[in-house]
Amino acid sequence: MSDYDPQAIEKKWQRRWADERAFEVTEDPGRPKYYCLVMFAYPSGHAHVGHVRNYMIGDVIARMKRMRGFNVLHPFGWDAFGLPAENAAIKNRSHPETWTLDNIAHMKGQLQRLGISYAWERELATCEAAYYRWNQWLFLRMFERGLAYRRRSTVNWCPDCATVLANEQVVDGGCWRCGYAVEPRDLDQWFLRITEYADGLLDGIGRLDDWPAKVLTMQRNWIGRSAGARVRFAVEPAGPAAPAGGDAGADIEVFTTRIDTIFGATFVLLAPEHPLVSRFVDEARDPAGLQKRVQAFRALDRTDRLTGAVEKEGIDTGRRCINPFTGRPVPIWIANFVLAEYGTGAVMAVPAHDQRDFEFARKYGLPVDVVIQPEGAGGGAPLDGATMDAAYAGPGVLVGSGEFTGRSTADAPAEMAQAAEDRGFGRAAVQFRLKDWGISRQRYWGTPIPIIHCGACGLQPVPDEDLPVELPRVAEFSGRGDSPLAQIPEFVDTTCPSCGRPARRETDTMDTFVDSSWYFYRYCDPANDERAFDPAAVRYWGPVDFYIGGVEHAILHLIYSRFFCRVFKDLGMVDHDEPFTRLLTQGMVLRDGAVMSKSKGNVVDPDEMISTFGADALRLYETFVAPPEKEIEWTDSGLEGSFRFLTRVWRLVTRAAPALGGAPRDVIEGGALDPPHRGLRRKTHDTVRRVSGDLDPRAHLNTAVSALMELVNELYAFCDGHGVKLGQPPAAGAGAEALPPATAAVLREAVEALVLMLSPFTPHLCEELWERLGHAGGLRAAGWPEFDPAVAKADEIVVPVQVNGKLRARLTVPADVGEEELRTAALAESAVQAHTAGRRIARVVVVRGKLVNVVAR
RNA sequence: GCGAAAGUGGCGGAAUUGGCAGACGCGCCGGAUUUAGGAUCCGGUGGCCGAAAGGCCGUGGGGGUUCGAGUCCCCCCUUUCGCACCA
Repeated sequence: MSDYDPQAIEKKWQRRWADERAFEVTEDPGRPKYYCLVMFAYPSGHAHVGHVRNYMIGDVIARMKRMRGFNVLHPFGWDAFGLPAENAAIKNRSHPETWTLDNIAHMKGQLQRLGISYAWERELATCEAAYYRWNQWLFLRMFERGLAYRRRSTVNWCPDCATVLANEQVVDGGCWRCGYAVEPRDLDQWFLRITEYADGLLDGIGRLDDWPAKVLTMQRNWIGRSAGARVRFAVEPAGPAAPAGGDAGADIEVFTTRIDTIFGATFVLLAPEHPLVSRFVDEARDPAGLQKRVQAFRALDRTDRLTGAVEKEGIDTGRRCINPFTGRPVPIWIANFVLAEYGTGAVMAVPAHDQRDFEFARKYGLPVDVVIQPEGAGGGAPLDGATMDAAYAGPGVLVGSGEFTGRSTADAPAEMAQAAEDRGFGRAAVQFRLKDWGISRQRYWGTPIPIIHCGACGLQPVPDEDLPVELPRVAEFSGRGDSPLAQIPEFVDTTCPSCGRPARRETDTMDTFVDSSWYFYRYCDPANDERAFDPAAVRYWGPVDFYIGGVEHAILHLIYSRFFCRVFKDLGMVDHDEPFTRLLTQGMVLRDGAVMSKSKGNVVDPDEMISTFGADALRLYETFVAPPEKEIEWTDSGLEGSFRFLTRVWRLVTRAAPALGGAPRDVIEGGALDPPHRGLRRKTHDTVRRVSGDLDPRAHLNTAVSALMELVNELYAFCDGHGVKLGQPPAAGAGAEALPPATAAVLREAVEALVLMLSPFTPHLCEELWERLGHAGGLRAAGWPEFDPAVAKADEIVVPVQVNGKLRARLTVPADVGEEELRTAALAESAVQAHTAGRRIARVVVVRGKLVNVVAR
């Protein structure tokens, strides 16, 4: 039986924190700041214990930092725009806003019952005009700078979601959200010029020391920088038989990372979508036949083409172009594996030194000219294009390469790119895999793009003073048609801000990743209605010191935010280079080996857990069960174990408390204590040392908790031996009112440290216990416990003694024992003598304070 | 296919610098208390041999460096993640 009643305690303290505005903060130049952030939530309806884990990690860090004297900003908000709200509205014949606000209200209640120390007064939701107007404002600044632009392009269209997706949102050829196969479509789209910052984003990765290496690698791959050269091949005129004659003015520009192999470029390959292809078709002897074959390439499944699932095939255009280095004509083919969207959509093919080109050449009987020979290839015969069975892509020496023959593959590229530039047909160039970010969405529930289309003046920005362009209230969602806003005349019809004539509003809305790319700045100054945020506020709070969220955002949100950070910096609104100093990607919570989801029916509802075991037990369990980065498998028995531990803590503190009052500290500070008392003090101080380091900087929440459990175990043993009865329900007036002063003082020190250090994990319980220990003002007034290294250090240690690396004895010796004494004591051990009998002692390794190893032969 | 990370009891995990492997928790076993159950407290719990003392083995597998390896090096296996025709 225990009288630990989490429901009552949690209610009491949650109310008190709210009444006292305990976690609200303002800028205070006199104190060091700490910005602790968890990724804001999509209001899907219900938080599950996976969300809870994310928020717990943040809360433990925030509460600990607060106790250590930091001015901690720990805000929360809602990523409230997006498709599910719209789909739900269509289904329920209601409005997305209704669904969204209801969900927010419910989830907020769930989070509040967990006692997370958020500065709720800074809460924001991206669907509020007060927020998204600054999306629009920023878009206009980017528009002015050419960073936001409109162009027709082939885009990723998800037929299921009926909208366009960014490249980052296409996973294995499918929609990142619904998995439906994505189709290409040609549409006029708005783009943000993230490629302008490609180099900066790449360079910045090198300075993100406190990010997981895995995320950095993913970002590096995504940006995909390739250094190489662009070279133009002049197209020969079509033959006299061709109807249109053709002209010699056309060039094919290729991008290559191996310009050093260009003397071996024996043909050129075009993507089926390359602009010259249609011209070659027109000028062909059999235009209809060629067209048909090209169409077959274009119709290939896009995913298969991108992932290499289709067999490499080509079409000979019958045309030729001049390799500018050799001066010789080479045939032009169209190949199904050449990508239109990368580089120039055309490549020079060097079959001797590129495996794909090699296979292609063998298949179609095209020449293979070796221009690189491996260096110092010992006994191996030189490569021969006629007989080789695979391309050689390694380093070596150039052969058959005119004036560059004899150069190494290390030196040649720079020289040859320079030569191309000098002769006017090429230049060194860098190519990125990263593409501009397409943000147009043909959906309703998002930020309207603040642009007006005028027949006379073209694209006109909405004047700043007319912001926000508010979403019109739509009565009913039918789900018909492409773009809901386009169907609302009151929204679409407007006048041109420049000439005043009738004009149309842009009806696309912004990708919701725009919303999430800067919300962490808005938290710094959430109520500002004159600007996105006051730069002074961000100068104080920014950058985010600790950011916690799922690894699934490694290349979406986390690259976009780094991009926006740079834009804001160029606008003079922030002065740091990177928005998130430290990143922790927390592991998912699984159940039955699978991610929790409504459709699988394996969701664990935090409210249910709270009502049985209390929020504190849930909080403790989720932080204790594994390191934060690892995924965990939910177990009910683990949660019960955490509850059991809290019950033990409750009993320990409430039953010991009456006996602890007024114990003078000096009894233990200078006084001579017997070994059990010294032992408990040592454990107390050592636990403070361990927990402090585990939490900050290591963020090893699980080992911090186990250290506290050890301390509790030790306290139970100590109480057992010193007349404090914890095991049994107290008889009337039981407890330990007559403890010796030293015992009371040592116990008090231990119990108080325990309550303080446990409080970031289980704040309600610890506030209550702290109060019952006679402290007013709450935990916030208390501060983080300090430890004395001299006390934390044992005065006696156990030193293992090995013989030939095997443990044979243990020595209990004073901690500061000398090397010579250790050696002598070890050799005197009977177990050591037994295992060295009849052998010569070759060496005795003594590591002071660690171990002795006797080497006997 | 390429790259990265990981592999430790029945389970989750610990071991901060190359120095007692298995902290802490779950589960299980035993004892106390109890009419009983539950709860609680105390103790035990890697495997094998042994009555015990003790011994041998043991961190995916194999080799190596070292007085000493979960930790460092090489090869292999498995799992997870990322990339996957990017010219």
